Parts: sequence; structure tokens; C-alpha cells
Amino acid sequence: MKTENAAPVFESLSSGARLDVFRLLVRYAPDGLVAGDIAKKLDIPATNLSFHLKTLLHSGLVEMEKEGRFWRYRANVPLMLEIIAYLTDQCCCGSSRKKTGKTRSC
Amino acid sequence: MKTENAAPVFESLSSGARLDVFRLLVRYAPDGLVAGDIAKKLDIPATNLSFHLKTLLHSGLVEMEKEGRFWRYRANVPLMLEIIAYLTDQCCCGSSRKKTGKTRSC
DNA sequence: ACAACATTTCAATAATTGTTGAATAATCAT
DNA sequence: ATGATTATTCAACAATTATTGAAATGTTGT
Repeated sequence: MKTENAAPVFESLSSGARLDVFRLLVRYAPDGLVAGDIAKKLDIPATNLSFHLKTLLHSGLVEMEKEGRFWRYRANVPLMLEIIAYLTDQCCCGSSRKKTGKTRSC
Repeated sequence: MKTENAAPVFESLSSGARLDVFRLLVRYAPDGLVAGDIAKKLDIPATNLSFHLKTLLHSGLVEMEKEGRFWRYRANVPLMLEIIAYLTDQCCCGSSRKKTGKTRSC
């Protein structure tokens, strides 16, 4: 996972609405939900949900599959695992640091 | 960590510039860097850096301390650990799900 | 073929975020 | 005190993102 791939993921999680969508899809993994059910459960207009889903699709954090006249969305859990690994490595404990001889913060 | 606290953290990581700032500060943890050094290393105007640092401060992901005429910024690594725990719990494997009898994706 | 349905795309607008230069505040050295 | 230094805040503007209703696309059932 490179930073230029990670930033869009954070961007796609940076709205409360999208974070809610993603958490909902994780709760319903691995089956996912169709758009109408998401809209109903989160009580947001279909057209606005569609906008947010597009952002999530673009970052890769959710995936989509047409199913008759429904569109089914699922969380991409493996990508989330990569993001967690990225954060652990780059933004937390795993990164190399200046050799000052001091102890690390974790 | 609650969702309403997590969203601002993702928002503060959602710009490439801020993600760079945070990663830099992690590399220089636990000492951190003064604003001028950040600006120099990342080659962004001081006034713009100041704007991004304010966002990071607001989410709690960085902390600030005045040091003479310098302002020193440090990464809040413990908060990042909480975020990683939040993602693991809410957005990945730890969350409760509908009982469908199917196996979990992780 | 037709009507009902699920969802998206489009266009318009509102709201927020990002960027910059100039002005300001605080500190340090002389 | 004065001038140089560090960094912020302010104001203006540019750019992006969010929200909504109406129209369009494709699907299903009759």
C-alpha cells in the first residue's frame, strides 16, 4: 500500500455518511446490501447515497455487482486490512526513524 | 473510540498534504519538528502548512507546544493506535453481524 | 407493450475546504 | 528599543465536495 493509494481511502472515510455506509456494509459482510436497503437503514436520499457510494467505489473500499434490477454493494474487507497494515507501518510503529538513541513511543 | 470521534481523524488524513505531515511527524517521533522544518522538508508555504496543522490539531492527531519562538509539533501516536483499534473493530473483523450462519470474511 | 420499480446520471446550487499574500503577534539578539 | 526571525491569523478568492429534484436507464411482472 502506497501513500497515493491510501489517501483516497481516507478521503472516502472522511465523511460521517460514508463511514456509516462502510460500517453498515461490514456488518452485513460478506453478502452486502442493495442500494435501497442502505438508503432505508441510514435514512438518506437515494441520489445522495449514490454519490457517496461512487466515492467509496472509487477508493476501492466497496465493490458493486448488478443483481437484476438491484445493485448490490459489499465492503472490501481485504483492502481495509491493507489500510490497517499501512497505518501500522507508516503512521505508527513500524516506520524507520532518525537514530537519536531515544526509545520509540511504541 | 466512537464514530463521531473517528470521522474527524479520517478527515484530517484525507488530504495528501496532511498525510505527508503526519507521516513525517511519526518518523520524527517522539521529538517532533518545528513548523519551519516541516515546511522546508515538505516544500509547502508556511501559511498553508499552518492551515493543515490546524486541521490535524483539531482531530487530535498532532499536538503542539510552544518552544521559544518556535512551535513544535508531534504526532499523537496513542490516538493512532486507537484509530487502528477502531478500524479493526468497527470496519473489519470485530463487529457483530447478522446471524446468517455464513463464515466471516476474516 | 406497458406500468411499476431500483438506481443512476444530470444540472443547479449550497456548503465546505484549500491556497495565497499581507498583516499581526511573539520571541530573540544586539 | 530596534530589527530580524518564527509562525500565525486574516481576508480574498479558487477549487472541490455535498445535496437535491428531475430526467434517464435498465429490469421485472402482467
